[in-house]
Amino acid sequence: MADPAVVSDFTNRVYDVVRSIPPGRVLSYGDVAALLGRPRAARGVGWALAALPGKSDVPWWRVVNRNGEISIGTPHGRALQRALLRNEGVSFDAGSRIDLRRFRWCPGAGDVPVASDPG
DNA sequence: TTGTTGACTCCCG
DNA sequence: CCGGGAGCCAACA
Repeated sequence: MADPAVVSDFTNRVYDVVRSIPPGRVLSYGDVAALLGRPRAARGVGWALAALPGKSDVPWWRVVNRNGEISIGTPHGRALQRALLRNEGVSFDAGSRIDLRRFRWCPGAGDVPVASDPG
């Protein structure tokens, strides 16, 4: 990961929040930004994750866009994130989308495995 | 400081 | 569902 001594507090905070995301759970860039107090800094969140070197303590793959889709630019990243999520039990829709209604992480509930009754 | 880019999100047609 | 425009934020040249 980018050394916390060279990145700004914002970027560092992004890593901190993402690290707090439990396995089998996902969050949107906007959600992470909102948890940081910057509901408009979704781009900043994406930037911070994009700045990750690959070998990091930050589960960047647990972050997707507001549609539960993988927004990574490189095909390798998309396949990687998809594989990592599947490895944690996260499933994808026919359109490579995730049911945020089921896998969206709720800070506080944390322990809740899955939200049944999608409605 | 200005201009540009990107793993974002909202709005309009 | 797709295409175009606008707002927001962080980092770099």
